Amino acid sequence: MADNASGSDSLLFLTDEQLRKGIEAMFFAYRGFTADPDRILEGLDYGRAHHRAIHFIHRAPGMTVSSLLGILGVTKQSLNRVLRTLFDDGLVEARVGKTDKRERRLHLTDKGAALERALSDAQRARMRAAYRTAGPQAVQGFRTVLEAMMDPEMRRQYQGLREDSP
Amino acid sequence: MADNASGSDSLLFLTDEQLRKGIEAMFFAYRGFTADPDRILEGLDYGRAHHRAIHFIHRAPGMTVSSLLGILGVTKQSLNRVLRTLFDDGLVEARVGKTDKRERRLHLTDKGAALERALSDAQRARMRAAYRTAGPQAVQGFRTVLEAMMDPEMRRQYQGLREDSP
DNA sequence: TTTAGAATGTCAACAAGGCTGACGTAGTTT
DNA sequence: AAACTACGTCAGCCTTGTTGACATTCTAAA
Repeated sequence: MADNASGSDSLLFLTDEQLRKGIEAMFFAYRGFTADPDRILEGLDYGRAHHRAIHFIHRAPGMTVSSLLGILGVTKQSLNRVLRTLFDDGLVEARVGKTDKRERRLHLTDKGAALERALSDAQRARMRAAYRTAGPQAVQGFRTVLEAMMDPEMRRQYQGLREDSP
Repeated sequence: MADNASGSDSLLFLTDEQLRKGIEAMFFAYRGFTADPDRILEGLDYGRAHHRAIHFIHRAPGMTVSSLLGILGVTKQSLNRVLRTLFDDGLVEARVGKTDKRERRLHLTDKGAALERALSDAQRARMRAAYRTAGPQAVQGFRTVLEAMMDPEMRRQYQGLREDSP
């Protein structure tokens, strides 16, 4: 209720023109969002798919293959191609589940953790700059809108990720 | 300066943890963002690349091939493959430039405009729902952060698009 | 007026990363 | 013992990106 420029109280922010601006903002911003990690990955034989796998394994160590599948929303064949190269290159290791031996619990090796750090440092640097420029209140709004834009299942993934019990 | 919950004035919003949340929010939200148009496109022989071309041609009718290339950030060979199918299917037409006859000015046909409408209706519906849920102030912040996240050139594209002079 | 350069199209070949379908092997559960 | 689950894998296909080379047409500059 504080910022009143351009009709905050009215419904003017729901016009097609405003929505289009939001749509294009998502498009252009996502490019920036992926640009820095992409630059690191290129030449290393890895792509965005590897980045995503590494990110979420780092995020929730001990995660099983099938929960990773659920988060990434791809087929097991597709994920497997990625995971295989990560195993072969010694970035990720799979430990047989303790209670259920069919499960593969995924962990980053030191080498994998190093790459993860390089990638997320780059990505966070941009994020941090954007956050700092925009300020805390804008960041709050940013997160709120993004969350509202997710599919319900994805929102659960987003909110509910926690370290998988080993 | 109004909203003070959870340390707006401090720098707590710049912690790695907060940044990671932002990063994952972008990831999951982008999935939702593209989900609805993707559903429409699937089965129609078209993909996201066609959607993007159609979107920007609609946005700035009379746009040349090279400015579209600049916006999309792909190679001409890649764009051409997409444009060719759009020409062949009668969704887009190219008119020879008036002053410079080398240029192809791109326009949607009625058929193309109809598909554009279907796609953007779907995408806007989700956007509108998210905006409405989040409220005008959040939307303001959303746009601010996204803009700060773009590469400078992309920010220019984002801000500077206008109807190309015929 | 030639000539260089720009805007566009196109052929070919390749790679990443999606997908489906089918099948195999452990290990768990009933 | 039988059925189900978690995972891996082979094969083949699609979209969409890439590079490199070359042709055409038009514009602009020397």
